[in-house]
Amino acid sequence: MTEHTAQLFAITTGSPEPIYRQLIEQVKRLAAAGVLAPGDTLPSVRDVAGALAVNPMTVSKAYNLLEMDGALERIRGQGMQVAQRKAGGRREREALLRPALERAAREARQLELDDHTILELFKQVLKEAK
Amino acid sequence: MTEHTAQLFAITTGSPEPIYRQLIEQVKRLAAAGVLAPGDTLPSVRDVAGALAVNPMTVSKAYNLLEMDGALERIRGQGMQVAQRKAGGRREREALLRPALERAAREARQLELDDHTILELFKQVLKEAK
Amino acid sequence: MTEHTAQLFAITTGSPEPIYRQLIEQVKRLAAAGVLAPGDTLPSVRDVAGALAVNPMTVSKAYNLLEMDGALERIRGQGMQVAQRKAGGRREREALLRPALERAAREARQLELDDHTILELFKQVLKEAK
Amino acid sequence: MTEHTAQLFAITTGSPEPIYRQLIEQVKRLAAAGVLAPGDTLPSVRDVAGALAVNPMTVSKAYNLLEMDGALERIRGQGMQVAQRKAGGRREREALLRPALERAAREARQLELDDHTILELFKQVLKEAK
DNA sequence: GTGGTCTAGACCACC
DNA sequence: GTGGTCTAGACCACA
Repeated sequence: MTEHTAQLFAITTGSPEPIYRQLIEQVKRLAAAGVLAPGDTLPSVRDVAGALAVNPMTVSKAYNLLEMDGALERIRGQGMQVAQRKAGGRREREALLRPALERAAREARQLELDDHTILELFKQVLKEAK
Repeated sequence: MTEHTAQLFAITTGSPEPIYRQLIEQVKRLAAAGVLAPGDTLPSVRDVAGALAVNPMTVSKAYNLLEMDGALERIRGQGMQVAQRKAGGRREREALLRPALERAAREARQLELDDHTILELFKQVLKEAK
Repeated sequence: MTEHTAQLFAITTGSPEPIYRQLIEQVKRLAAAGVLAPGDTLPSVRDVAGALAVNPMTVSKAYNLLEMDGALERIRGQGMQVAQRKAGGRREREALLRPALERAAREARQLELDDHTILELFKQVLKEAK
Repeated sequence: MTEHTAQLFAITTGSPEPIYRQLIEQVKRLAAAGVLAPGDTLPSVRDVAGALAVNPMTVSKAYNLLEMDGALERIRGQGMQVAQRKAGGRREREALLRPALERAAREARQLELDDHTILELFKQVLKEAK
């Protein structure tokens, strides 16, 4: 499971974005994409913490916030499961992506780049991330 | 000058991104876009602080870091100027935009959206930001 | 720890060199000399501030700049560590010393002192500083 | 005279050391070395300011402080002259050099370099500055 | 516990 | 006029 965990989550310690938040958003995206299906059990706090070499409290905080958010459900004695109710349609996935696109668009505008250039650059970046 | 300042910079106090950092990135983008040309004098720390209703030290910190970065030059007793050396070609502007695009691409991949959907969504966001 | 801190850093409040800069250069030299080894945790901002009787922000500024410089690494919630990457060989230490020597050489030239006199004087000063 | 001035003084605008202080110390060293002999007339404030592209008030401040220090004398209607009383023996020149050497020695000690290494490096630097 | 940010206000140095 | 530094003290985010 530990090995699986290491593949599932990836964090950047140097980033200004806090670790717990990186975890939260990854779980949300993976759930929306269906990689984490409703009913799936998540790796334990201890496993994730060990695999990522972070403080267990950090992982716990992420799980707690995800539970409050309704994305996860705590099953007594069995850890956390992906909530049933989450369907994750295309609409929702697009909504999750929007903020990042909006930020990019805002910055592109301030840089006074034309739409063609922006889109070409994005296509290239997308290809690299394949 | 105050009016000019208010037009030049805009901050979001509620944002998690610190004010000084918002200022830094705006100056960089404006310089790269040519709105701030090499040799231009920036509004004084006090003017910006007054116009944005923030503490002068906050603005000073931004200017200071921009100087270290090489984007600005301090002219003793005369304020800050946009550095001469910055050409700000298309290459540089694209480089400044890349991180935001890469983030969007990474998130899109985790959401398992196909390229066509992603690009259409981006085009729409770009149009809204026009 | 406080006692350790007091030994580690020493500042001169009367000096024209700002406190935060005195701290920066001391950390750099101590790291280059190996007194501060890679991975060592530095005393906390509050401890240093308390021991030197300066404002925490002053110490924080020094640590912050050292982090940007790559000399220190911030471990979230655990303070600052001496960066791993710094080897600090003789080469680097000599490079850190060079500016001071160049300044002395430049001034000596303007004073039109001959090399022998300069070197003898330097030897004497070195002995006094032993 | 302007050309002569440009050769006589040299400033570094990027340096943290204020311009007026750079000028003061250069005059002192040049006077101690005999390059500026007692009775010599210094280039006018206007000439120096023009040649170095600095504010005339900055040059004026340097000259004023040098006059207060006794290094220069103001001759009505004729500008500043190097003071008569200054002899500038070897002792004095060494005293002027000492601070720079002491600083270098202090830094060298903190870098834990051995005397041989330090002296060899200094010899090399001296040769380069010839 | 850690560092980061910001404020309000003072004082200084430089030009 | 300009920016730089420092203080005292508050509040926040992270681990």
